[in-house]
Amino acid sequence: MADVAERVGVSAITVSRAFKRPELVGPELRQRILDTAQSMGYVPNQAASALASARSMTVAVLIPSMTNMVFVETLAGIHDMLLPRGYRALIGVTHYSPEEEERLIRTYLQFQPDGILLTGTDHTDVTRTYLSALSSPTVHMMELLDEPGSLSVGCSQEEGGRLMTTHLLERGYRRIGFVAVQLDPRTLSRLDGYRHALEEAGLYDEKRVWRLPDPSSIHLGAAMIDRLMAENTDCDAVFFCNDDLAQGALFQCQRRGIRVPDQLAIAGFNDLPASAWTTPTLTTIATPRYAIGRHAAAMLLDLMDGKEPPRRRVDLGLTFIAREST
Amino acid sequence: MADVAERVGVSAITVSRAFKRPELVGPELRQRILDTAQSMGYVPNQAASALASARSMTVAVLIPSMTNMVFVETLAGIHDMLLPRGYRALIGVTHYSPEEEERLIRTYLQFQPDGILLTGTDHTDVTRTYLSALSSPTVHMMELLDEPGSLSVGCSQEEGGRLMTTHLLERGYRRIGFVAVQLDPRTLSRLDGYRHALEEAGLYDEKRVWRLPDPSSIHLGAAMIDRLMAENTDCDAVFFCNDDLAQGALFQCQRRGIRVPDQLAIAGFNDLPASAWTTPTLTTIATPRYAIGRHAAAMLLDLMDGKEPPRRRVDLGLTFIAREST
DNA sequence: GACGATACTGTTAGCGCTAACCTTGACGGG
DNA sequence: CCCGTCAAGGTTAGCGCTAACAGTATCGTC
Repeated sequence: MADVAERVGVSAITVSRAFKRPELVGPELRQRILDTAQSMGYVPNQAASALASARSMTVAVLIPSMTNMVFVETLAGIHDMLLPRGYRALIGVTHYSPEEEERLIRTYLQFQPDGILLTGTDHTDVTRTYLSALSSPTVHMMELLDEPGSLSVGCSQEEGGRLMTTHLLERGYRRIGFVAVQLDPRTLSRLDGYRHALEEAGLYDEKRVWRLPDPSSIHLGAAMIDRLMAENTDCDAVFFCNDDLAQGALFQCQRRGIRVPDQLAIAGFNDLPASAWTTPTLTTIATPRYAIGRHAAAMLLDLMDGKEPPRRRVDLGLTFIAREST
Repeated sequence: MADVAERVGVSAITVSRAFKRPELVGPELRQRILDTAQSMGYVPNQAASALASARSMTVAVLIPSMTNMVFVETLAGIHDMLLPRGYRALIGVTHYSPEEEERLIRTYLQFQPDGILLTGTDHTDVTRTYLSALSSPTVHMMELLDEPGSLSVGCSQEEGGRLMTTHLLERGYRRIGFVAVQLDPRTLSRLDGYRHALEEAGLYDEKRVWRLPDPSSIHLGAAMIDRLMAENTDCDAVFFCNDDLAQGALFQCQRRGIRVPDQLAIAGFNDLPASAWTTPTLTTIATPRYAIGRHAAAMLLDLMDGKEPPRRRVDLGLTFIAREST
C-alpha cells in the first residue's frame, strides 16, 4: 500500500480510502490509485484490514452436511445475500455432531467473524458459553427457537411430520410406519409430529417405528423395504423422514414388484429434484431451505449494521406436495 | 493474549507458543495456559497471527458449482486432507464462469492464501497474471494440464467419452447420440472423446449431437427424451454427458413406455448414487472426485511445506461401470 | 569445575492497515 | 470581508500477534 501511495504521490490512507471508502476520494485520483494498484498487482491485505478495523467482513456458517442438498441450498441462499454486501462465508461442516460443532466454533472464532449462522438448536454448553461471551450476533437456521432473545429462521419440523401423517390418514391408511435415520433433532421433531397425529387418531403403534442412526441414503431406503418385507410388517403406508430414503424405497418396490401406492404407500420429506420424476412420483413436503438461508443472512446483516431485525423468530412454513406414491 | 499471560504470570509470547508451538512450552505450564485461556474465553486472533507470521493457514478453493455433487465430493476430499493439518478452506463458487472466477480470485487474494486450488484449466488472462505474480502454489483439479511447471490432478475427460462410446459400439449400437449441456470444458472434452471414437468407426454424424448451455438437471434429461421423440431421431443409444440428465431420461422413458435398452440405450457420466437404483440401472463412468480432492490438497500441502511433490501431473483414472441401461 | 548442549522463557520490533483527529483551501451568505 | 461549512487529503498511533534474537537455568561430560 505504501508503494502504491508513493507511486501515485499520495499518502497511504488515501490508497486505503480509495479501496474501502471510495466516496471520500476525488473521482479521478481514485481511478489513478486503482489503476496503479492493479498494474502493480496490489490487493489489500485482509488480515491487516481486519486487525486495524476490528471488522473481518466474514460470517461463519456451520452446517451438518455438505452431501445433503438441503444444506447446500441453504448455503446458496446465504451466499446470494452476503456476497453482494461484501461479506464472505466461512463454511464449516459439523457432521451432525454438537461436539464437532464446538470444535469448529473454536476454530472459526479465531477469525473474529462479524456474525455466525448455526444449523439447528442443539449445541453443547461450551458452544453456548462461547456464543454468549461474544459480541457478534448469531442466527439459528432450520428449526425455530422459542427462547426469548434468540434469533431463528426456519420451519416447524414437527408440523411437517403432522401434516404428512394427517394426509396419509385422510387417504385412508391406518397402519402407517415411520423410518427415522440420522436421528438429528429435525428428524426427531418430524417423528414427534407423526406420533402426535397418530395418537390423536388412536392409531399410534411403537412397533411401526424404525430408528436408525445411519446417514440417509438411497441405498438405506432400499434396504428398509427389504427389511420391512423380511419382518413381515403390516404397514399399509411408510413415512420416510427424508426424500432420498423414500426414493430408495420406491426403487426397491419397483424392483420387487411391490405396487405403490396400492400395496404400500410411500411418503418422503424435503422434496428433492428427483422426487417429481420417480415412478410413481413421490408425495413429500417441500422445505423452504433457500429462503431460510437468504432470510437468516438478511437478519444477520441487519444485526451487524446495529439494526434490530423486524422479527426475531421467522417461520417460513412448509409446502405439502401430494403426488402418486400415496 | 496479554490478559491471559498476566493471569498465568508469563509473557505474551509464551501464551502464543502454548497455542502455536506447544512443544516449546513445558507441559504443565502449557496446560495451565490453555485452561486459563479457556476459562477467560480467549481464542487467538487469526488476523493478527496471519499479519505477524505472514501465514494465513488458509487455502482458497474455487469450484464451478455447489449443487453438483461431483464438486461437493471433491471438496470433502480437500477438507479431509487440509483440516487435520490445520489449514482451512475458503470456498468460492464460480458458476462455471472464468470471469466470476477472476473476481473471486481477486477477493480471495486479499486473504493471502497459502495455497490455491482451482477447478479446470480454463482461466482468464488476468487470473493467470495474478497467479503467476503470486508466491503461493496453485494446483488445478479435475482436468489434466500439459504445460510444464503447472500442477494438476484429475482424469482424462476425453478418455471417458471415448470409453463409453467404445462400449456402446461393442454392444452393437450404431446410431449413438450425445447430449452435451452446460458446455464447460469437461463436457466438451467428453464430447471430443465421443466424436473421435465414432469417427474412427466411421459412424460420426453431427445431427446426433445436441449442445445446450443450460445446467444439467433431471428435468432437462426428461425433456431431452421428449425432444428426441418429437424430432423423430433415429438414435439407438444416447450418451448423456451427466448422470442426472441420464436419470431424467430413464425416468421419462419409463413414463412414456420406451423400453431401455432394447428400444433406446442410455448412458451417463459420473456415477451418482441414484444411478445404481434406477430401472433399469444406469451404465456410467465413475470419476474419482473424492480422491482428486484429497490428492490435490496433499500436493498443495507438500508445496506449502516447500517440498516438491512426487509428480506434477497426476491422472487418477476412470472406472467404467456397465449396468442394465446399455 | 569449566564447558557446551539442551530446555524453557523473555524482549524488542514490526507485520499492513485504519480510526480518530487534524489541516488546507474553496465557497457562499450575510 | 469575516465566518462557518464542506470536501479532500494528511498525521499519528495502535490493532494483536509472532520472528528473531537473547537470556537463564539445568544437566551431563570431560
